[in-house]
Amino acid sequence: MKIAEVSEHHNISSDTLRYYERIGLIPPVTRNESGIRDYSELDIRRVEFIKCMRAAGLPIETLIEYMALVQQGDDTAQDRQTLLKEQRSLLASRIAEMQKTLELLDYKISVYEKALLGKEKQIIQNE
Amino acid sequence: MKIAEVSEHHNISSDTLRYYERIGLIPPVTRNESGIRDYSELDIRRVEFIKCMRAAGLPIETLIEYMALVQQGDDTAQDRQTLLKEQRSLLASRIAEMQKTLELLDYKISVYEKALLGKEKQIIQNE
DNA sequence: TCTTGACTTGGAGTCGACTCCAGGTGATAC
DNA sequence: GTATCACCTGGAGTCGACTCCAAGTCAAGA
Repeated sequence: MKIAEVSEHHNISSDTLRYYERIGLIPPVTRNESGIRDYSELDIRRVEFIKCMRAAGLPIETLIEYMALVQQGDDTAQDRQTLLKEQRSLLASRIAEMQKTLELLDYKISVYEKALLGKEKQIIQNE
Repeated sequence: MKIAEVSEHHNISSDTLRYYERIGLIPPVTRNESGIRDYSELDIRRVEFIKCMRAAGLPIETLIEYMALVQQGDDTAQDRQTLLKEQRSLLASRIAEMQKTLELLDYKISVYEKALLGKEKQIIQNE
């Protein structure tokens, strides 16, 4: 799969895909004879994983570290698990915080709802 | 309340507080005779609100817009509610996305758990 | 054969959100 | 009275994460 297809399919710009590769977030993608990237199934799975993690706000630096451990082989399994656990816990707190904000928004929206209804009533009475 | 207290109390740097004011995110804070900021209860509530929204990832531009509507008075209630509803829905999707990532992390962590247990078992057997 | 179009590279530019800095003022402590 | 300290301002710098660009290569179609 060429870069344009991956880009379109997974909604990540080609620039970003190349960028991820050059900063070492994704290991070098397979190339065809003329040097053009040809993403393998594995390459694509990596891209999807990164995309998912980035969408959740995990920093690129951390992901580079994780991917590097993966490349280093089985001995790093413990380290990788530790890293994921840390990130899991950070993510859980972010979600909790956002959940609170969501509730506050809901509350504010409901307050406006009441205010707007009150206003409407007033208008009707004035007619 | 002086800026340093607000900063410490609410865990926002003085620089950020001044920054929020100069970009018009927070209306000008009350000053004492010598021109030093003296945050009122209302000022502080605004700061807390902004902090909460920012932590959930609402963009500053949007918050400026919202705060401007608030300053414009009651006529903007409908617009404000609309804006909040939009942001609420965006936030809800972000949370959902992050929730999925959390689940993926949990899954990965559990996979490592099994792998690590297997490894340990092997080591014990080899002893 | 020549053009088109998708790809390549390295490097520079952009954007959002701060964060830092230099130079200045004013109240308080010694 | 002068040193200290927290504050002030405008402007510049930083950081993370892209995003854009110029210049070049190559395969395929007219």
